[in-house]
Amino acid sequence: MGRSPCCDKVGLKKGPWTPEEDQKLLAYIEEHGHGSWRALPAKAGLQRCGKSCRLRWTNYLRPDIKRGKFSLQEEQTIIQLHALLGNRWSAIATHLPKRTDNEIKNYWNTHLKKRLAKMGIDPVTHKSKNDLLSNDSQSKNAANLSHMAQWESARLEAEARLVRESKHRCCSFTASNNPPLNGSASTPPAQHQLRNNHHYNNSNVFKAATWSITTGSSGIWSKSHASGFHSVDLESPTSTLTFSENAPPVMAAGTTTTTTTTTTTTTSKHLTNNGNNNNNMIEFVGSSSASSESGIVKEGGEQEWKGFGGSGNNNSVCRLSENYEEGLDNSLSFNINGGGTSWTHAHSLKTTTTNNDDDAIVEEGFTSLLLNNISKDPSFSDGGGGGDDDESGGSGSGISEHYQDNENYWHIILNLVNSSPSDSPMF
DNA sequence: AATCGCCCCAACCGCGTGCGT
DNA sequence: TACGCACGCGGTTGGGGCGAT
Repeated sequence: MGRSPCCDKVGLKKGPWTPEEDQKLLAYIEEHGHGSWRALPAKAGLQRCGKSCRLRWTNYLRPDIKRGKFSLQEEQTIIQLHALLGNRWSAIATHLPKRTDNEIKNYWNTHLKKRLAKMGIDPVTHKSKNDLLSNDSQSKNAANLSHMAQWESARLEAEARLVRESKHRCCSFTASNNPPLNGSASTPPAQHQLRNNHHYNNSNVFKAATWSITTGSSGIWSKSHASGFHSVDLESPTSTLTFSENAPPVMAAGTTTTTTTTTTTTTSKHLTNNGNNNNNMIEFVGSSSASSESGIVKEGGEQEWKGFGGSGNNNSVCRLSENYEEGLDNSLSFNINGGGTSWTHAHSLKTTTTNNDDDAIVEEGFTSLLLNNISKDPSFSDGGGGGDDDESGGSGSGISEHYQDNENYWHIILNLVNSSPSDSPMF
C-alpha cells in the first residue's frame, strides 16, 4: 500500500501564504466548500498543493478559530488533557473549541512544556522529577491514570470523529445553500453543527449511541469503521472500547449497581440539548475476555448489548443514559472486571444553561469531570472489584491511598496553574 | 544603528489509516 | 485481497519578530 506524493511538487508554491492567496482560498471555499482538497487548488486558481490549502484553511482561515493568548482555563485544560492523552493534539483540541491542534501543539512546545519543566515536573509523564515511581501506590496510581486515559482517549477519539463528521455534514449543507461564511447569520460550521448535533434524541443523525466494551490484550489502540454508522474500536492493554461516533460526545457516569447519580458542582454545560426528553437508557453487558465480540444491540427505550464471551468471563457493564436534556441527569455508568484489572467508574453531570458560552462548556466540562471522577469518586478503583464486588470493601485503605494520590496529583497541577499567572517566573 | 541570538509559530513533511475500486 | 487515493495527525523546520548587546 504505497503512499503517493500529496501533490506534484513542480511549479507549486511553498512557504508563507500571501493575502491574495488567502482571499482566493476563502472565496472558493465560501462558494463551493472545500470538497476534494486535491482538486481545490486548480479550481481556486492557486499554485499550491491541496495539503497546503487544507492546512491553511484548518489552521488559519477557518472562521471559527480563536486566535491570541490562551486563557488560564485553556492552559489548565491543555495540561490536564496532555497528562491523560499525551501528544494527541487533535484529541486535546476537541476540548478547546476554536483552537487548532497545531496551535495547541505549538503552545505546549513553546510555553507549557517549559513551565512544567521549570516547576520540576516532567512534561512527558507529568510527574515530579523528585517523586519518581518507586512504590506500589504510585505504580497503581500510574496504572489507574493510564487506564482512565485510555477511556478518555477513546471517548475523545469519538468526539473528534463527531466533530469531523459534523464539519463534513455542515460543509455539504453549506455548499448546497451557500451561506456567507463571515456573515452574521452564519455560524462557524464545526461549532454550529456540533452543538446542533447534540439534539440527537430525535434526530436522524444520531440514531443510536452504541457502546460496547470488551477487554483485550493487544495493547494497541485501533480504529475501525463499521458499515452504516461509523464505529470506533479502541483497544487498550486491558480493554477495548467500541462505540459509534454517533454516540454523544460527553458522558457522565453513574454507578452500575445502582443507577443513582451524584450531582456534581460543575458548571459545565455539555450537550445543551433542546431535543425531546427521551430517557433512553443504554445498558451494555459485555464480555471482558480477550475475544473481541462486540455484542448485540437492542434499541428502544432500553438498549442492551450482551457479549458472548467464554464462560467464566467477567462482565463489563455500561449504561448510558441518553437523557441529554438541559438540567436533566446525564449519566453513563460502566463496570469493568477483567484481565486482573477491575474498576468502577461513576459520575454524573447536571447540565445547566446560564448563558451561551459554549467555549466554557467544553473547556470546563472535562476538567470538572476529570477532577470529580478522580478526586471525589470513591468507587473509582484499579485494584478492587466493581460496585458489587466484595473485594472493594476489603481494600479500603489502599484504594483510598490511590484516590488520594490522584487527587493530590491533579490538585497540585491545578494549584500551581491557578496560583501562577501565565507570565510569572514560576509559570 | 547594526548585529546577534533567541523565541515563536505558520507551514512543511512523512506516516498511518480509511475508503473506494 | 491488493492497490491507490485522499485525508488527518504529529513531529519538525525555517524564517520573521524582537529584545539584548
